[in-house]
Amino acid sequence: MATAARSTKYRRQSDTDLSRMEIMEGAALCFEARGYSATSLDEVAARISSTKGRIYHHYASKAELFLDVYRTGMMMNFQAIEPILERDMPAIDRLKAVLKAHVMCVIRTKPFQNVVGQGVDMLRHGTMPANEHAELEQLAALRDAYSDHFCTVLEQAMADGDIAYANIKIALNSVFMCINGPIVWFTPRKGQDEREIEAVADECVLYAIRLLGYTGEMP
Amino acid sequence: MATAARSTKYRRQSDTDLSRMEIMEGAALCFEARGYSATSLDEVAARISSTKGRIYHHYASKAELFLDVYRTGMMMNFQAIEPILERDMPAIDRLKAVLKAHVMCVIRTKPFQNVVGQGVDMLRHGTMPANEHAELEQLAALRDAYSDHFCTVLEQAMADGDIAYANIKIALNSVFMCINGPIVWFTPRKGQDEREIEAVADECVLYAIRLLGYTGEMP
DNA sequence: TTGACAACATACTCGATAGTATGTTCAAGT
DNA sequence: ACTTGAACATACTATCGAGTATGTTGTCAA
Repeated sequence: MATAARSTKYRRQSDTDLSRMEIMEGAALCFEARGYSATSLDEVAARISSTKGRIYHHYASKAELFLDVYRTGMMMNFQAIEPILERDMPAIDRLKAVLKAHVMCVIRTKPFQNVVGQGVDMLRHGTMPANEHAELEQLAALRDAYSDHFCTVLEQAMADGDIAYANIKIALNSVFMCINGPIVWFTPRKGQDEREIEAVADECVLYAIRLLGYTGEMP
Repeated sequence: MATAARSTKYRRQSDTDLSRMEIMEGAALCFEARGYSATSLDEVAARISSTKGRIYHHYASKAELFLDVYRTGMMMNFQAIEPILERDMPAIDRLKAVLKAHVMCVIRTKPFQNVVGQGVDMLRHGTMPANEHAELEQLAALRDAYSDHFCTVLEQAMADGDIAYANIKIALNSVFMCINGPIVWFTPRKGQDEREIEAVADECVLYAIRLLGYTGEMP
């Protein structure tokens, strides 16, 4: 075998992760289209040309699958912005870069982000489909940590006098509504290349920082 | 009777409407909390201390109830903004007034607006729970007409040079995300009077028109 | 070669819920 | 007084889907 160097255990682990990822992608598409409770696991299975047995081999319940999609979506977001947060630059530039990275990420991973949105809603209304409190709190913490990243940058840029807002909670919520907008209204066109997607993202970022009172030019 | 002047038929009609409205309010609260497909009609009935029989006496199906809530929510929006659209004033002022009226309306009728949001999502994904195409197209037309109102004002204000946007579709979507934000993140506090709510709405409007490149002062 | 186990597929159970069929009450008209 | 029908409540059915139990296949290790 060409992959003789890798031990059996690791190859198996990799196979498992690949299978789970394929399941999650199918689930994300279904959840996005019909919502969590309206999607049956048979639909999810059919979408990946498989059966329910495969899903229950990897997940204990529908809720666990949902939570895994949620967590994966959040991780995608963290990976997109965290490298930027450590860069040494003026807060306003970091803000622009982080917003851009976020928008690009949500557009690229739209189905997952849609599930994240549903998950946040469920946390908000306390209607999460699961009993494990540990899981729920972990996910709530994830969301808060992500939000805090933006909060910090906002406050720095405010201190620098580059932006101005009245109530940071309302401002932050409005920014998130704005940059998460593509999750709801963006529809990928056929043959739409990276440039066009970047143009959409740039416009979203422009509106988001304008919203914060930024009047400077954009690169 | 004090209402002796009204004929029986009209009084009955009024009673019917009142009953349907009470059902819709319960349904809106349930749909908001758990989503359309996760809410059972027994829950809705329990919320208004009633039974499923009453709901099915007024509605042929769960989908019809949902659609009635959707339509009622849209009507509330129209009634909030249409008087303002006819006022004779600079487009930018009309824009401000319309945005403010919209935000106030969605805050006051939050559960209904949440259902409207779910309905729009369903229209978008083509997963509406109903067979009657006439109903669906009517609701889609309602949504488009409402959107067009804002579109017109935006273009006028743009022509006046008071605002500036690149792509009107993206700009309009961003504005809507912003002013519909309270539907998602606003949580009414105990003893929160009208003044405080207006303050929240004003801030949302401020961010929405800033987003459009407006740099003037707010009243 | 032969267990053994992972990775599924197939075939079932069972509870929840949309929808229906029927019973009850009460107000209005005659 | 009696009929009628609207406005419900109660009791039932039928379906759908989450979860389970079991069967099948291929792979690796000994």
